[in-house]
Amino acid sequence: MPTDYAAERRAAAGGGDRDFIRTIIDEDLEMGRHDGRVVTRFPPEPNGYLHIGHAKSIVLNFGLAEEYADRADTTCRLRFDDTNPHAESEEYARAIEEAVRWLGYAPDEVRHASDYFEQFYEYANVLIRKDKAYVDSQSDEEIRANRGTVTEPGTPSPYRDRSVEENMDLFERMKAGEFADGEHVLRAKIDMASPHMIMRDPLLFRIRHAEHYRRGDEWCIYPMYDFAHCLEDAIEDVTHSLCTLEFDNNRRVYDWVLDHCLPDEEQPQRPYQFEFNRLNLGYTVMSKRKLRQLVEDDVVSGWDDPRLPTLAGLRRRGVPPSAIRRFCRDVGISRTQGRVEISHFEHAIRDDLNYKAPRVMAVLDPLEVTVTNWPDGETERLEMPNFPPEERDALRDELNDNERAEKLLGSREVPFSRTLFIERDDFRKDPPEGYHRLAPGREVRLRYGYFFTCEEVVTDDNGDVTEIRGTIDRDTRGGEAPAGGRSPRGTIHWVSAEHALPVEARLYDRLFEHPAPDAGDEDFAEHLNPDSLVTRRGFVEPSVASDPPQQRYQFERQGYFWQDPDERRKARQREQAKAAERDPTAGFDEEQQARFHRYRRELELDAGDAATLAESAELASFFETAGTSSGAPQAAANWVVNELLRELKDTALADLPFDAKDVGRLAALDDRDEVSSRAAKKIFSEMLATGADPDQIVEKRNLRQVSDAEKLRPVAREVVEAHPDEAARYRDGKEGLIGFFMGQLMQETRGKADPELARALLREELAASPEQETD
RNA sequence: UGCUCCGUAGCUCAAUCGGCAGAGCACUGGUUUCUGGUACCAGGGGUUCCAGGUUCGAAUCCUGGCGGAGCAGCCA
Repeated sequence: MPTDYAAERRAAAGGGDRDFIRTIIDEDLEMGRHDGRVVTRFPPEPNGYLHIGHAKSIVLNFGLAEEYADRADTTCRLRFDDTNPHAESEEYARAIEEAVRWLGYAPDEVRHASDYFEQFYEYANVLIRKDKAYVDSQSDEEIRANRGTVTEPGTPSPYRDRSVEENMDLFERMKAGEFADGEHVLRAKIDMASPHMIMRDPLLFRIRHAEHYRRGDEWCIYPMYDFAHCLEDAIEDVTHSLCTLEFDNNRRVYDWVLDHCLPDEEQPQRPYQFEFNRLNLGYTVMSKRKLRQLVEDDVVSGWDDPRLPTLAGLRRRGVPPSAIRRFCRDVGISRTQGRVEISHFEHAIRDDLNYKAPRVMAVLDPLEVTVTNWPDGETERLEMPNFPPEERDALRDELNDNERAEKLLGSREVPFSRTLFIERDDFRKDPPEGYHRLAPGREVRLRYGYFFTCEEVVTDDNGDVTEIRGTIDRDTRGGEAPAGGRSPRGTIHWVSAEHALPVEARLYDRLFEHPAPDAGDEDFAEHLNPDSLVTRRGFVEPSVASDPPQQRYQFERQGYFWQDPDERRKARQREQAKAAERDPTAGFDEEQQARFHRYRRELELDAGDAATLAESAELASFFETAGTSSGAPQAAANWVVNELLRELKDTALADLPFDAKDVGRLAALDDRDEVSSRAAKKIFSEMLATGADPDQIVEKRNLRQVSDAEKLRPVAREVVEAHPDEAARYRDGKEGLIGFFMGQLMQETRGKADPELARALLREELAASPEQETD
């Protein structure tokens, strides 16, 4: 066993047009190491938001699994490194997984380090039995003081020579919760005089009486990174454990722990750690702390501010995931740390959008133009291609006969009329040398419109231009040069004043003026770019009104734009707030008020639901009977409000073929998950038709929910195999198709399947490659 | 100052056993173009951090120095 295997492999991995990690993997495959497997993982701690730097790691790890799939048995997992109960949360975990999927990667599996706590405990006992670990009872100050400094060795703990038996006993009692936080820790017994600070008896376990977001209060001892991470990799059969350069020193502990925890027969298959350079982008900051400061100081609007390098921010800015993937592959990996110019990233984004975003005309700083030889009130619709010819050709290859192609390759109609807006900057009273746009007496091409000549300039008292007047040449319709062949040098964009849609355009620029805002110490905020967000009010051609909200555009000659999804979210929230402001109990008498407040207080019902139920005495008593008989008033309320009420539009409560107790029984079935919600709706409609008892319907129709993975898996597989085209598109990233498969599966099981389980099984079946399925 | 890692074009990286220092991006110029965009072509740009050594020959190996980064959390 070489003392530093990874360093030796690195040194040997010279040459080729590939980076050092790919070179090492190539060689491992050639040598038949790891049985031809390449297993990687992306291991974030769910304690914050992901940024472009994480994207580099994601693209590397998941990219390797994709790249080597034809030569090796590849796996890449998403693993949450959730070993510290402080600061970790389900919310972060969800956001991280969503970001990974948004980036275009479907993890082969999602795992949690917190599921391995039992195994970490066992491995710790292995170390204790080998006298390679001990319980230290020094205070944290003492431990720090005795660790020594970079120049002086540390001094061994007085507890270092406790017997194996005493250590076993103490450690077990640590786990049992007999001690307070900080009273004891478990440490590896390595070398207090090691020149590597990290090897001076690193801590393995600490006591933390804290609520873990997944394990609750099951555990009160938690493993440290250096102990847990390598074991997580080993448990998951990771072959190449990739991390950033700052973990270089930690590799010594990584190897030490695995050397001493794993039995001899597992040693040949054990994972090794390799470090690569993290991404540093110019003109921005990347550390969690600095990003948080920007958010908390309201310098930006939130974690998803489009100027931030967070994945959430880039997503909101409209950056396609493909551009991020391309960029991450472009910068590559090495072991030399440096700073990537932001222009590199910006280029990758423009390059991607160039052939994805249809062209559209928008004027962001409007100047009025009157076409004096165009009749007032006349509107002409001019046809314009959505893409210039070169991009159309590129698109044709990209899209083939895809339905989107029609729209993207096609054209649209844009209205032309007597009054137009052009960009204020596209006109100069006194044009400088080399300026070939509009000026007094000059002719320009109105893109895809007509040639226009400026004949008159209207100014206000300050001498500012308020209007341009002039004429168009009817022979240049569509912007085509007439037979004579004259062609103006300038082409400018325009919109018809009467038809254009008003827009607020936000022009985002880099957040900082300094190429390395975080290079100095604390005052990175001093380098903020005051013009990082400029808002303009202008007009866009009306064709965009019918587009889907996620459509990206290139505003001709200006840049790329899309609808800010946050605006749509805010609009929804405003609607909801308005609805909430309306007092649902307006006009209620005392009796109704009393019922309303009782439902709110005792049953914690939603205000709207409570008001609906409380309003009518008849409905209220029906609901209360149903609620009491079901033992699940919440569920009963949902049924009465959402389903029953619809029926009551044309049937009186008294005319229903069933009574409140039946509804209560149905709510109970639903609430206890004995039937799926889909099946429950079926039962309800049968109750409406026949008045039959819900429990009898369940028995007769055999509607009990199927929550057995063994029974559901074959159905899931069948559904996937029966639709290979959809499955292929799903694997290509069209994850929305999961809904299609759910529909198919529900039809197969007549709505009986436990939806959560079914979805999980479908994802697994879909993730399996077609080759594996035929095996 | 101890240990670890890293210094090649403005930036990111190549350079096969030690054998003519290259590519992409950026920049400049040209061509095409109904976007001053895109695309295509060409060009400029190098003390391979420095000094010594080994060698016929060093970016590569050795020694010393300089510079940058990381490590002394019961964070990851």
